[in-house]
Amino acid sequence: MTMVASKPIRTRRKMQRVTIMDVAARAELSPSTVSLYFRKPDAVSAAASEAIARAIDALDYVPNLMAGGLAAASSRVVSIIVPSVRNAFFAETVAALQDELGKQRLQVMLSHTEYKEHDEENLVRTALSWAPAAVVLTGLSHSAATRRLLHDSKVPVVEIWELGSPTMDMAVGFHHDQVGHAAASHLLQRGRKRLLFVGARLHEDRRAARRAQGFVEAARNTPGASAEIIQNPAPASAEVGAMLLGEARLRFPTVDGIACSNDHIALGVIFECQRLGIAIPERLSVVGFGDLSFSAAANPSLTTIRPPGDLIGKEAARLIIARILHPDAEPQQAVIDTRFTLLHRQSS
Amino acid sequence: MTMVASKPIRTRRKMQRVTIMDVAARAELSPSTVSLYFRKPDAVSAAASEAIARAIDALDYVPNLMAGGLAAASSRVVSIIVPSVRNAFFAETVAALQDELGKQRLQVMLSHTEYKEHDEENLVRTALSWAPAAVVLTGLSHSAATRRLLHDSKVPVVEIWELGSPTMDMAVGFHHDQVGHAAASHLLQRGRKRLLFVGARLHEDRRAARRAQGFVEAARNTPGASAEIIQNPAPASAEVGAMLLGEARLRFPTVDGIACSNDHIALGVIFECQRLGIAIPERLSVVGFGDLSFSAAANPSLTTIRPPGDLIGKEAARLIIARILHPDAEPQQAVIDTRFTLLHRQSS
DNA sequence: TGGTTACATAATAGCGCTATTATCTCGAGC
DNA sequence: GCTCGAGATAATAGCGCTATTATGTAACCA
Repeated sequence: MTMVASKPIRTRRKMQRVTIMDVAARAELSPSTVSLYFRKPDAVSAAASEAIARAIDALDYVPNLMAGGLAAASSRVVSIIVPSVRNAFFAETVAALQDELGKQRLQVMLSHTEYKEHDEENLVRTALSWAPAAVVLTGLSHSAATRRLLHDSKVPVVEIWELGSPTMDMAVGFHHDQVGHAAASHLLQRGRKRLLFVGARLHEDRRAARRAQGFVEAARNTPGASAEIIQNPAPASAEVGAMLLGEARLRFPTVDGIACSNDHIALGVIFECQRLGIAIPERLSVVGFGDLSFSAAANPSLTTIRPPGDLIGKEAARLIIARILHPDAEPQQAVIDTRFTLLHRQSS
Repeated sequence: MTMVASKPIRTRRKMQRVTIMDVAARAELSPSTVSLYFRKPDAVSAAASEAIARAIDALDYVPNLMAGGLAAASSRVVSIIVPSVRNAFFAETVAALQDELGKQRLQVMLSHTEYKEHDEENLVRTALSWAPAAVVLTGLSHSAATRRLLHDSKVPVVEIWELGSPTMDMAVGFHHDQVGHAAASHLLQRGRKRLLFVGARLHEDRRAARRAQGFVEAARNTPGASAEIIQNPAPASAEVGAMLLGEARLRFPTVDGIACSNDHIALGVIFECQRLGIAIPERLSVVGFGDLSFSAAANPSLTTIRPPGDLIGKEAARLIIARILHPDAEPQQAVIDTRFTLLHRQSS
């Protein structure tokens, strides 16, 4: 007597309602052809295409990109790591990236460092778990472990919003010390001698700190000019700007030219000057950074330096897309200097 | 003579450097145990845990979440669809969502509708391709196809930034007509009678349009009061606000109370009044919407209505996390009214 | 006519992981 | 001493798709 081995009954795993096999069956074609229809539509005959399209429509098929990504060992995800989209600068860049990448059916995955650099490694590790088509990082300061992870993964990397010496792969941005230099030069050119950089959160915002540094250096190289820095650890806001102006009047009463770490600060400075009756630009020239939405409309309108947040996003997207379309092309180190623009308005 | 069937040699697909099997081998355990280590750490003995942790570290193992998601038929991705993060309101909510979800190791996937409602369906379709843990949509107006897709997928859905009648699943936000009503009531209470709503892009921004509607209705219900609407199809900005004030003076010269569709517009109105010598609030009261970063510091400081963008994000995240942690709990329709706050400042 | 292409479609074998079931170990309880 | 069960670990069978190879068919040339 023989025992008939009964096949163990396994309760099925939860699964997708409609799969590529269902579409294939309905279109009376093989799953391979349906897959090809998605990946290389031109390789499928018109008749087959139509049948597949009809089947997809009838069944309301939604492809499973995780299955696809697993099989293809790559996904159409671009992981973007920024300090925070609460910051209008990065929001603009993320929006531009999103818009451009979306046209190529690339998905954006978003993470925040909240200016905590040491978290970045974990964020990168998680990002890599999705076998992304590219990773976008903000700035150039990254831990050795982060660099190694990214290097080993061979994923295209774009560093944005800062240009400088050590670039991992591709970079799009501008030199922040040049921004500081430009602000100082402008003020000096307007006849200002006692300069001051007013900043928020310089200890965490390395890029703002570099602007301050460039500002001071430019003033130092000019005979008869001087430059100081005052700052506040709080996030940038008009309130902080107003407060810092008060502090500046006490500590540096002769100041006649101010550059701010960004336009929120500058707006606060302007408002406070209005309240105190300090004439801008007659007695004090003010230069901001950011060209935020209110800057042109302020009274007096705000001289500021416009960082091309939108362009940075667009160019980063362009580099990513180019790399994806031609993965075999020699991996030339692309560094794009987007520059910035000083907008001379009434406040200086 | 027999032919020995030679196994066809297939070039291997590109693959991951280190897999869970490598970790298991190094830790001298089975892949199952390593998997368990990630999913239910408590079920693994201390000794095994340590061995696995060591192996992961030594090999620099990065899990493949696509493989995991495929096997588990669900991913730790939350798909967020907003008009644009260029808009500070949504940026704030996205940031809050990101922060809260990140704590639970949930990834944010971001998409923009750019206020084009008909695109939403495609975005939702793509979102569902990732078997997301939840989907977040902005507003309550969605196509029938979008609703069906989401309903069939059984994915938790949160609609944010608007409250009203037809909710798909969960909703977090406030009633925009109540915002308009509150602005009108405030102005009437301040003795204003000839009211005006100044808006940008009302044809696309349904929520702003509802605020305008609530504003006008509140005025109509008050004897002796009147309310009009003027608008501009361009996106909201201080420039547009300044322009619209000019238009308002020509068309409605007796206006004494203005509510704006947002603070950018209101700031433009204030600036233009400064230039024209119109005293605020003596001759004209101005109410904004948004409480943007500059509003409190403006001169005069801007009376405005603060939408709790941050709270919306936090509450939405809370609902999502609760649903994920207790998937079996009866799917109670959660609607959270976050309300809004009128901040009375100098401009009214 | 045969052979060579080019094109279109199909069969095959995983991608790396998880959920389920099965097995093993060890101490408690009789 | 033996069974039993709890706890820990392992074996198994896919998840849904893509990349590769194989096959079929029509078009073309000598």
